[in-house]
Amino acid sequence: MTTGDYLAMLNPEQLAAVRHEGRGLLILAGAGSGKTRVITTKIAWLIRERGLEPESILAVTFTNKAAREMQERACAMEPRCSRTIIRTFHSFGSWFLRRNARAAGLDSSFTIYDDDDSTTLVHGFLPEKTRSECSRIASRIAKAKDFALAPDSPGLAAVTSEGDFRRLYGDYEARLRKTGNVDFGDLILLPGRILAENEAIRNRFRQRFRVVLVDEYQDSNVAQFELLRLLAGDEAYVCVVGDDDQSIYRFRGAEVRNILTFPDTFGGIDVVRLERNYRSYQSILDVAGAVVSRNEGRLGKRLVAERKGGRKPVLATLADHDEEAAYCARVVERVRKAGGSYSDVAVLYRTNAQSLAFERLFARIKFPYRIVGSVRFYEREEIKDALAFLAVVSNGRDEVAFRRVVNKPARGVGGVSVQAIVDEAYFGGTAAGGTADGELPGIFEPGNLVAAARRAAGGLTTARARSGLAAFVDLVDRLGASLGPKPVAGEVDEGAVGDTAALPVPPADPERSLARLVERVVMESGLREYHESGDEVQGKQRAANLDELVNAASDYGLSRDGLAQFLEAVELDRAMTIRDPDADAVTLITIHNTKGLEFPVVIVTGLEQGLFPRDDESGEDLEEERRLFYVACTRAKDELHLTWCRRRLFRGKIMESAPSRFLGEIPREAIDTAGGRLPAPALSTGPWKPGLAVYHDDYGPGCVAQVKPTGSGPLVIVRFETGKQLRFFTRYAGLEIVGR
DNA sequence: CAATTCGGGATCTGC
DNA sequence: TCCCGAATTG
Repeated sequence: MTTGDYLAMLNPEQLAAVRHEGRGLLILAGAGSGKTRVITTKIAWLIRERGLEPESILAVTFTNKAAREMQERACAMEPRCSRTIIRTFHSFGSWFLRRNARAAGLDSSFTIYDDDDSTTLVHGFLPEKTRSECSRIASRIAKAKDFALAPDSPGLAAVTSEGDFRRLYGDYEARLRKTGNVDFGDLILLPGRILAENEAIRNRFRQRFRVVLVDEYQDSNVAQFELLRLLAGDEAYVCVVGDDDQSIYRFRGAEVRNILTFPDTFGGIDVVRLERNYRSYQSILDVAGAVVSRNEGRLGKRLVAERKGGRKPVLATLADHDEEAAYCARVVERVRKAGGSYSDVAVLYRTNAQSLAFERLFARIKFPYRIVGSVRFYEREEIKDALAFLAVVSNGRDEVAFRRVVNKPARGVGGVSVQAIVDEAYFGGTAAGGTADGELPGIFEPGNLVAAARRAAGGLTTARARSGLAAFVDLVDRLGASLGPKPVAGEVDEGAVGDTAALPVPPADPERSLARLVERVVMESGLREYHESGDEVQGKQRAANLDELVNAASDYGLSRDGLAQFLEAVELDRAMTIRDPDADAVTLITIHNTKGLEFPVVIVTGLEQGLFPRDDESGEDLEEERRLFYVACTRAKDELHLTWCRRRLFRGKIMESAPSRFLGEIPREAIDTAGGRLPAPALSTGPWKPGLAVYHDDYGPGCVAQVKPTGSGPLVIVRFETGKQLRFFTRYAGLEIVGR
């Protein structure tokens, strides 16, 4: 490709976005409008035409997949892009923190806690609460961090009104700092704090990054916005790309207002709209646009398809979820008869539970299918166990990891013993047997659980606990020793901003790869045997997953650094799977998982009130559901089907359902109806009539006094024999008709 | 300390 | 209906 050619592929708006200069730019890029092409071309253009150093450009995305794709496409255009930092927000935060660990009071070898680990941490200091209560506290803490709120922030009341939350959040922070680790929120918050408080570091980074680009900006949260501001200062050129209509992560702290108000909050920002869609037929965009245009909180744009015409999207009304699955199968059959393949078709749903009906039917009729993202690799119990063991080897202060594996498989070390070790780690040391064997004199490391276990092992009550713990400590020590000596803390060069992304260097000799360590962990800890011996089918799969983890480690070196890199990669890239992506199979996928994907044929299923949109709520929740619908429809290139069922199995019970209000928001002429006319949104009362005799599990026999049709199905008012009069949605109440 | 039974709750989930 | 966590029992 000669110079200049790479710009020839662009339309006028895209070209304007690439060549824009000034304070900053907001690119409003509709679905399928070629935004990745614009960002990657802009990076190449800045280097080639404007002579920027590749190292002075920072591009952040939200998913590893997007980061990889951006890196690949940019490098294909301009090889020097390999020196540009293209990372996810969190991966950038981690990169930053490891270079400036001391400024945040961290060791540069910290590991990253996920939500589950945070819950365990909360449980550690609130043992009297249940795990699910701890999980709620942990998720509120995560939310507070999404909004950049510290335990002493006045705005904390916005997250929860609970009185002692401030104290719990403070305890959590203290506890987390003791472990030497960080959670996902910290990967954004701590870099922000360092930049705000440390002028030297701030100046160094501002001098380095002259251009900051953010992809999928509509998914950013408040903390990310603040980090971006601190990084950019007044001088860097800021370019954010996004689509307010595709903001679907509000529940995780994403703040649509970030993109809606971006021009005002930064100031001097120009806006370019990319409204030419290269993916779908116009008929598909019309349906997606009809629904999302009902939202009030949007910047407003109208997608115009480059591919005119196309078949009208089809609406299918079906009796129940089995019929719905059969309809999908017929669509697949038709596509294949017309020369297409299984992988041309994607079945989309709002909740994972809906996949079951499709799985069962497809398995029976021998359609190959793949389920995207229901249980991810890293989330599997056996994988988390092995990773926790590795984390303990890497960092003896990791309380969460320690608790997870110290008695798994069972070594006789129960709750009482674990508590004794934890107490020893935090409060013991010099007083009680600090000179126990194995520990170097004079080096008492507060909070180091492995060292504490070594000291405490002799003092435990049962012989089984003593020998079990000794064996555990011995194994951790031997594995640690195989990695070489521990580095002295604080040795990382804080000025090392010039580094490019530190990618793992695959070891030349497989015997020196980290796979050897992971293999020993999996075998010698007994975890492989433990998981294999469970359920017969499941056990095989679990053993295979552990073997896969061993394989994954072969790209890393057999050293402390190699281990830390591996743990970070696994923690930050959860999409790692073991499936074969090349197989020809129908895709079963939640709508959230489809972002950024496209398929020739898309079937959006379960368009029913209460399911999609999920609640009959209004306002922000409903608007987010509309955006979800918009994302779902705009995945389709050639053909779009929408389905809804009159009845659906809901928690084991068959429930009447009403068509989604979204179906009523589509103009009649924009859609083909298969198996029935376009339903009016709502409003049937089903079998419910005044005078019916009913029975309720909790309230006993009664009589229907009144029935009202609503968007969520019939609402009945029942007078019970006890004299009580209550209102129910028949969809949810366990109300049985017993006669008239 | 480990195995078994019982009861309540059930979204989406980038990093 | 099905899964997970807590209480109970060996």
